[in-house]
Amino acid sequence: MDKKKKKPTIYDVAKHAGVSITTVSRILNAPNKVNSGTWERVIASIDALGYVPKAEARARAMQKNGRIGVITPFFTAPSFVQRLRGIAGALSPMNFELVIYTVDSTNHLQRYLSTLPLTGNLDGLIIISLPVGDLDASRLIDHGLPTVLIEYPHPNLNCVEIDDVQGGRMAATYLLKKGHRRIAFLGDTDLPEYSIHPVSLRLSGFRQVLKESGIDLPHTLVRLAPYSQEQTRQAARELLSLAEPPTAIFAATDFQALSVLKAAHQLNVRVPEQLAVIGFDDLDMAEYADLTTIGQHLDESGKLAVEILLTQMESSSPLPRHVQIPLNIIERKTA
Amino acid sequence: MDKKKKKPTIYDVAKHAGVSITTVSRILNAPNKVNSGTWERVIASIDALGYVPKAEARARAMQKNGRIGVITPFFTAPSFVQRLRGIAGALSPMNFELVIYTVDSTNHLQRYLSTLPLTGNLDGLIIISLPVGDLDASRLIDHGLPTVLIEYPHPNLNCVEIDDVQGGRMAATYLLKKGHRRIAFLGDTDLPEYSIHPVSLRLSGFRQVLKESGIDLPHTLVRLAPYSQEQTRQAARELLSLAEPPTAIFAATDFQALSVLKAAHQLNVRVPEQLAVIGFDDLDMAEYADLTTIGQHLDESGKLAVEILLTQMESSSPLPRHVQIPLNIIERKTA
DNA sequence: TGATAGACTGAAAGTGCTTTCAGGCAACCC
DNA sequence: GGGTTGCCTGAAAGCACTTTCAGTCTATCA
Repeated sequence: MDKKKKKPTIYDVAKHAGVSITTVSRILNAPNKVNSGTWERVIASIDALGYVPKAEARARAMQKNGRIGVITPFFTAPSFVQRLRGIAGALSPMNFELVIYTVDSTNHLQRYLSTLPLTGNLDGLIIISLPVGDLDASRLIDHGLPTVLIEYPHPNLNCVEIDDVQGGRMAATYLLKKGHRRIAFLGDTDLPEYSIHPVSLRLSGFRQVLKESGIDLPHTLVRLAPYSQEQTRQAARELLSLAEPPTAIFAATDFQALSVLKAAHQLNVRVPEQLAVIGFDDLDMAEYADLTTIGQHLDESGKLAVEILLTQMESSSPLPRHVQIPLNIIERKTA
Repeated sequence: MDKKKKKPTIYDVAKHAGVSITTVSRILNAPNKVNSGTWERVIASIDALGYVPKAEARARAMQKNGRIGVITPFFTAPSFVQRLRGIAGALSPMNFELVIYTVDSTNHLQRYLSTLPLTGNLDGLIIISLPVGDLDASRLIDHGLPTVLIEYPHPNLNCVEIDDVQGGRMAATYLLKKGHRRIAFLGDTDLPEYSIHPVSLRLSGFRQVLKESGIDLPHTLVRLAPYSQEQTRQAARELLSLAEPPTAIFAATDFQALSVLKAAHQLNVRVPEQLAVIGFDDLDMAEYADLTTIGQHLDESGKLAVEILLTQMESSSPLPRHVQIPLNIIERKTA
């Protein structure tokens, strides 16, 4: 099939056919300018070597088969993966290539946002759980790259939004209804601070409802721990070791709720009898752990993002769509 | 937003920002190598001029596309995701684009395998848990697309292999040592049958050891259920409802082990006292569930695949590397 | 027969970008 | 205070092609 190990270049073809690269180039671009004898000889060489002009391959990849990009925080957190799954599922039958860009620092994100719209030749972009600034937003718009954000909204871009405040309210209402009065909150701190953190919103909704019911949420019952199992567990242990430990904990994410469960288990605190635990996300794992949680339809939100994106790619209507995905409380056995 | 009618080039940007084209190029490709003051100035110029790097020129100068593809079964199964995570992690610092192709039927896979190597827009390919035939293998080789397989090996391609037989042996040995004599196996049936299924290998290793110890593994204690929670649970329930139920179950994957745990819980069977459960994979979730399991370093195997791929992309040595990843038994609380 | 238009062709000069290499500069180390 | 290290930076040399331009050759015409 081919004689050389390396991909042949136009030079190889030229040498093989005994002509100059000019001629080879012309055959590809202006075949009528070269006489048919030469043409045949060169074409034969092209076939023999399996030559594929690189630029063309690139161009073909760029415009023909659609490519849509996804920028996501490096997928440590299962919630990102579940959304990604929704995206992949929706994209797969559409014959789109899915290009993943993982981000582990704000810097990294900046770089993608400043170069991708220009260089990447993407047909569309989905950004999961990362805040984009005004400058980036207008760059995306100026360059006409259809974009959908998930979770962190921006006024000028399409968004799939989560009503975190409402989620916090739901959790509080639920726990209150179950008779809890001494309730703690456990969230994470990891994400960038220059933007409104979903966890803060969940906390504020949570706090609102408690306040409306005349219940205090003292500092001691609010913990923020980095998004790691061990540190979350430590925070949970601290809460449970208080002189007056809470009877319920609202964890800002299921990932953390699971760590709370673990800590409770270690300390022989029975769930839900002695401690109610409620999470947020409804990860796959939540079901295994019988975790009561606020579901946010992670897969669905990915799918929805794709739909919005596809719509915009076709019509390129200028006004951004903002869609709230509904939250629902999923009652299982931990609260 | 832009001043000239002509498309600006890297030279224009350089002049506008008062730096060399080298620096501009570096900003796009290796931003960490230029200090932030310069970075800001150049980015500002890029925005001011509306500069768009030409992808084609870029690919030309780089002699590569900077894209590596991953073909994976549609990621329902957490084990694929975890490997993918390893891949993404290893690729991210290397400045490669990660293109995901999800596959949900053999047909689909065939299509990718026959077109991907030809178009030449991929620099490398990783195939997760999918069997590739001889014809496809030689196409990949002929077209010089470096490829690494994970899990399903092929003699002529690089592979990251899992010693499933050994894994089965380990599980059996462990349970035997714990004193179990009536042991069941629960596996899944979903994957393509025209190739050796890892689950069968795990079963055969498992069976070997039992036989070596003179223990029978009757038909009734071997169940294969489709890879779904409900059906696995059903199978587990059946096992536990036998007149003489097993005292231990080896589940071919953690995903299924978790379902077994669930079923046991529903039937008020205490684990590990009345029933020992051991899984295979060591998913993230396994730790939460305190599941004893055979760990196969999923993240690591992804990372390893990338390393092998990168090595081959550089040296393009013709002889395929086959690497076994070590298995280890992770003793937790279910067995 | 000699002039000449026209058809082909290749050397070499771009093209827009990346990368190597070496120099400049500042901080650090006895 | 000289030597070492390490970070930034730009000049210049590629890269895989395309295009220009100056030929060479042949067929044609008076």
